[in-house]
Amino acid sequence: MLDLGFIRNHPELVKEAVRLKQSDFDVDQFLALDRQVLELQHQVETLRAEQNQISKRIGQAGKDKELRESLIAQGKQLAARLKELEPQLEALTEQRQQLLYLVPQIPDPSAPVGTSEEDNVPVRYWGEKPQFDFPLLDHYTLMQKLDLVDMERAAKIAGSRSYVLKGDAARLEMALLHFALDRIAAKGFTPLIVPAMAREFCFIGNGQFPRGRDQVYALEGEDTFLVGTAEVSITGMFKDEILSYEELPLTFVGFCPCFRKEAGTYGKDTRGVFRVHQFNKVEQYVICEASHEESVRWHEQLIRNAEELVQALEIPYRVVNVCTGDMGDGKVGMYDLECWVPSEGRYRETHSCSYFHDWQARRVNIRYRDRDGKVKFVHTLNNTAIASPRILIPLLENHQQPDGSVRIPEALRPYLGGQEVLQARR
RNA sequence: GGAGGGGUGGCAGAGCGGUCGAAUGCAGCCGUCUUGAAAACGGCCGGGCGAUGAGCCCCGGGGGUUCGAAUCCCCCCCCCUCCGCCA
Repeated sequence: MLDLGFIRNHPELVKEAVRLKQSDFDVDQFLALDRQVLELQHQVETLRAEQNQISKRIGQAGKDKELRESLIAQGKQLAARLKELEPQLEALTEQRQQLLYLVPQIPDPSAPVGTSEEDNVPVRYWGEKPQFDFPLLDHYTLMQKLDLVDMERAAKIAGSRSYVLKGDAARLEMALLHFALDRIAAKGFTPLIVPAMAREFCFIGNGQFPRGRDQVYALEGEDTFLVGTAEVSITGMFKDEILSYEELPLTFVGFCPCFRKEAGTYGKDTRGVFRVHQFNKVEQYVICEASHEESVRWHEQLIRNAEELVQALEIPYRVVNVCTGDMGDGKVGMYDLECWVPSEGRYRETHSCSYFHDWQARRVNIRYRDRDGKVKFVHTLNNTAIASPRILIPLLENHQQPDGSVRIPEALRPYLGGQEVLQARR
C-alpha cells in the first residue's frame, strides 16, 4: 500500500509503476474517487462539528427547558442529515481503501524492466554443475528407487499434488529444516514457530489479499486461512504496534507448514514434489527502520544467508534479479535463488528474497518511533531459508552417484546421525 | 464446549449518558536548582486525517439506543480463573 498523499502528489510515478508491474490499476479513476471522498468527508465533518457544538451547549443549558428543547430539535435535524450522509461516506471510503490495496509499490530503478521471468537478469552463479558419466535420474525416479516417497497413497488420502515422504526422505527433510533454522539463528535471528493458520488481516498485511485470495485455503466457518508462508504470520504479529528504534532491526527465522492451492497451474510441474499443496519452510524475516539503504543492506544480507545455506548443501545455483513484471505488486526489489536441476538442464527457483519498504507495514500498521520521536512505518523484508520438499530435488539430483545412491553433503550429516549416503534398502 | 471475571494512552489504573481524548501514579522529554548526579520544583508528554491552524475520528472489533456513548443494549474477538475434552 502506498501513502495516499504520495499518490495524490505523484500520480505520474504511480502510473509508471502500474505500467512496469503490469498492473491494471487505474490511477485516474482512483483519484476521482478520492476527490469524491474528500468532498463528502468535508460535508460530514462540518455537520459533526455543528452537532458537537450543540451537544456541548445542551450539556451547559442546565435547567433552561426552552433553550434545551430548541437545541435538541436542532440536534435532531443534524443527526438525521448525518444518518443519510455517513453511510455514503463510509461506502466510498471503503471503496477507496479496497482500491488502495491494489496500488503497486514503486519498483527500484535497479530492477530490470520486463514482463515475465524470461526477463529476469542473472547476477551471479555459484558452483560447478555436476558431470554425470552415467545416465542421470530425475528426482522422482531417484526417490522411487530409494523408496523415499509414496505418491499413490498420498493421492489416495489427499488428492493430487500431495506426497508422502518416506524413510530417509522424512529424516532428510527434518534435517534440512533443522539445519537451516540453526544456521540462520547462529547469525542472531530469533527462531520462531508461528501459526500456520491466520486471520484475514495478516494476508492483507503481507499483500496476499486481495489479489491472491484464490491461492489460499479458507477454513470453513472461521475467519482464518492456511498460510502459504510464515511471512504472513510474522507480518501479522506486529499489527498496530509502535516499536522503538532501539528494538530494530527485528530479525527472525520462522518455521511453519505452508499451504498453497496452486490454482491455475494444472499440468505444470506435475512430476514429483516440485509443486505441492503443502510443504515446510523456514523463512527469514526482517523488520528494520524506514531507510532505503537499510532495506537494501538487509536485502543483500538475506540473499547471502540463503546462498550460504545452499553452498553448504553443495548445490550449484544462480541468483537472478527479478524483473518488474515478475516481482509482484508489493515489492521494491526481489532476487530469486535458483538451484541447478540436472534432469531439466536448467535452474529452478527454490528461494525468493524481497524487500517492500513500507508497503506491507502500512497495510498492517506496523510503525516505530525514530530517534527524533517521529512515528514512521517500518520496512519489511523476507527470504526463504529452506523450503522442502522442493529443495530435495536439486539436492538429490546433484548428489546422485553411479550406483543409484545419493551422497549427503557434509553440512547435513550431523543432523542425520552422521549418515553419509542415502541407499536403497535391501 | 460450560460457568465466572476482564479488555481504557509506553506501563499501572480511575472514569454519575453531556464541560472526557480521558483523572492519578510510574516511565520518558525539556527546564530551574546543583561542580555533576540524585532529590525537589515547573512545564511537556497516545495515535490518525488535515498545513505543526480550525475541525473531525479513535477508550478490543462491529452494530444499536440517544440531540449526545469510554459510560446503556446486542453480536463477535481476545485474555484470565474454574470445569469438561485432549496431544
